[in-house]
Amino acid sequence: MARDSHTSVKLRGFRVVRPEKNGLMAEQVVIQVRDMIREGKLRPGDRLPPERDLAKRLGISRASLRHGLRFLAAIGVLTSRHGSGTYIADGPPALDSEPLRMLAELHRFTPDEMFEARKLLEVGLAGLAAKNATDEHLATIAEEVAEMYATLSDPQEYLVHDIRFHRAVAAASANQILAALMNMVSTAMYERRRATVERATDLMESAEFHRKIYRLIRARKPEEARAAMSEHLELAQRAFASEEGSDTDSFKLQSGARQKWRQPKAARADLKP
Amino acid sequence: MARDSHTSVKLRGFRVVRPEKNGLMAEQVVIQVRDMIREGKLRPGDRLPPERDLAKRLGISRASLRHGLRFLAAIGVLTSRHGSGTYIADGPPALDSEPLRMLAELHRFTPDEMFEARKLLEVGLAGLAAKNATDEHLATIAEEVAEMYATLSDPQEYLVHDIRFHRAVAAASANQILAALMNMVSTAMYERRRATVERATDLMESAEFHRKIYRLIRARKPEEARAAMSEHLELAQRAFASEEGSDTDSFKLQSGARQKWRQPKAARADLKP
DNA sequence: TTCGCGAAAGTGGTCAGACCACCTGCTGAC
DNA sequence: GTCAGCAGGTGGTCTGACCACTTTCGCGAA
Repeated sequence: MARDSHTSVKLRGFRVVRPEKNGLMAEQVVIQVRDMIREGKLRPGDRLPPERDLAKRLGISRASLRHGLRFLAAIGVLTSRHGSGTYIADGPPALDSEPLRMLAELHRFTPDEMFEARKLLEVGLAGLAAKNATDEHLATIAEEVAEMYATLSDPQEYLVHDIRFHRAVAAASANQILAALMNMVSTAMYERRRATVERATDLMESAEFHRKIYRLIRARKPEEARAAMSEHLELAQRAFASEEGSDTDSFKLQSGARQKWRQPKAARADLKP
Repeated sequence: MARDSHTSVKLRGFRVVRPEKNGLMAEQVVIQVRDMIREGKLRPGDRLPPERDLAKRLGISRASLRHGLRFLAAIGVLTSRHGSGTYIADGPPALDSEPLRMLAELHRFTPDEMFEARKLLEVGLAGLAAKNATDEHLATIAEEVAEMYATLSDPQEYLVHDIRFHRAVAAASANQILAALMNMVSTAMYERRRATVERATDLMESAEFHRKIYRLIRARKPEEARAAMSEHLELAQRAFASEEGSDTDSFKLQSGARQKWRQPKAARADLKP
């Protein structure tokens, strides 16, 4: 029993939905789960009771229960594993990038807007990282810089470490919210960058810039780190724009993102440490 | 027929899901809808075909179709109206704040982190607004400033215009992504602010600050607008912290947010222009 | 004719029970 | 002791029915 690191949650704690009309059934599920999270009864990594039990306990049909669970899964609070169970999401706080990606398609966001958003977030994060980074954070960042130099001849692999570098800086900022926001924006742009990095020619210059940013963070110079990050991203934006211009319609390039939705964790495994 | 501003989408365009195993059925729905959005066949405000028709057209059960639609509804791409139909979300681009709120509960984000995130976004937005605001945007911002002065004696009402002011500044920045991100963070904090504003004592000072920010934006002085916004938010943060400290456990205060999830549009109507 | 109201059709929400697909852990053969 | 195979548990899908709400339209009254 003690070997169970993922203890299943006791049914105790879920109450039957009021007989009165309380709105949509699915909403009740969301509220119950949210309250249990709020009260600390559910924690990251915990497994929920089986759907059949939970539905009976709440006094609703399994379909409605699943409706609620689906909502929670969609916003990233829990994940369902076929044949295994339903679990509260664990790992570092993260916002799914799918909503942003959808929004971008629906409202035709321009790459310039995306870069501007990223710049604002990353510049701020670099400044915070210079103030708050721990030795461990610095080590992680340095490691990614080294990996970038080591993969100069493999653009795809280089991009992976590029992204990990920025993710490490975000983590070092000690602000989980901003880190989650930055990752959301960054991930939403990943597919496009993946397509253009193939033709990039100045990876060495890029690596040098990352190294410079790292050194400024390590030296605890927030303002200079911010400036360097800003300069770096403006350079990247210009490079992206010139590459992007070569094919007028790059929609097709994004179709590879399909599989991402189903298994976001697995599909992005190559970005994980 | 021409009177139909919300034309229903023709069934043409949806193809039957491949008989081969293509992953989860619900995923197929998401892909189909996403592709149609990408190709411009579905636009904001459009109504989707009835679930029964769509399910038959895609060759899947209604239950599975609904799972897919729920996902899209959860991330804010669609809204279902009981008895009426399913519609593509319209209005300005917006990200649902529920995911962030959940994440905050799950990982125990501190109010300081939230304020820091908000500060970074808002300061940047103020700078952009000073560069890009149109006359119409400026008029909207000025209007909210006036409303703030007019509601100094009603904290709840004041807060509504406070939020609208910041929302207007975000809109004036001409960056929809950043505006959406800021709104997400801001909305996620709304409940808490709503509880503390009641005891606020310095609304006049707050209003003066907003007016100052407006004037700097109007005068096209990005750096000074940024500085003013920064100062304003630091002041607000300190005020919040001192108010918050008076009750050790403010969780209960947030329970009023429940209804918000079901009808986000309606529940937040008081924040709409 | 015009207005208002009620019935009917249309549409999303819920339910029930069954079966399928996948994962896990146990068991028994080697 | 190792490992293949089986059995149970769990999420995924299907079916068809009924409920609740919205919209529309035709009928009757003013």
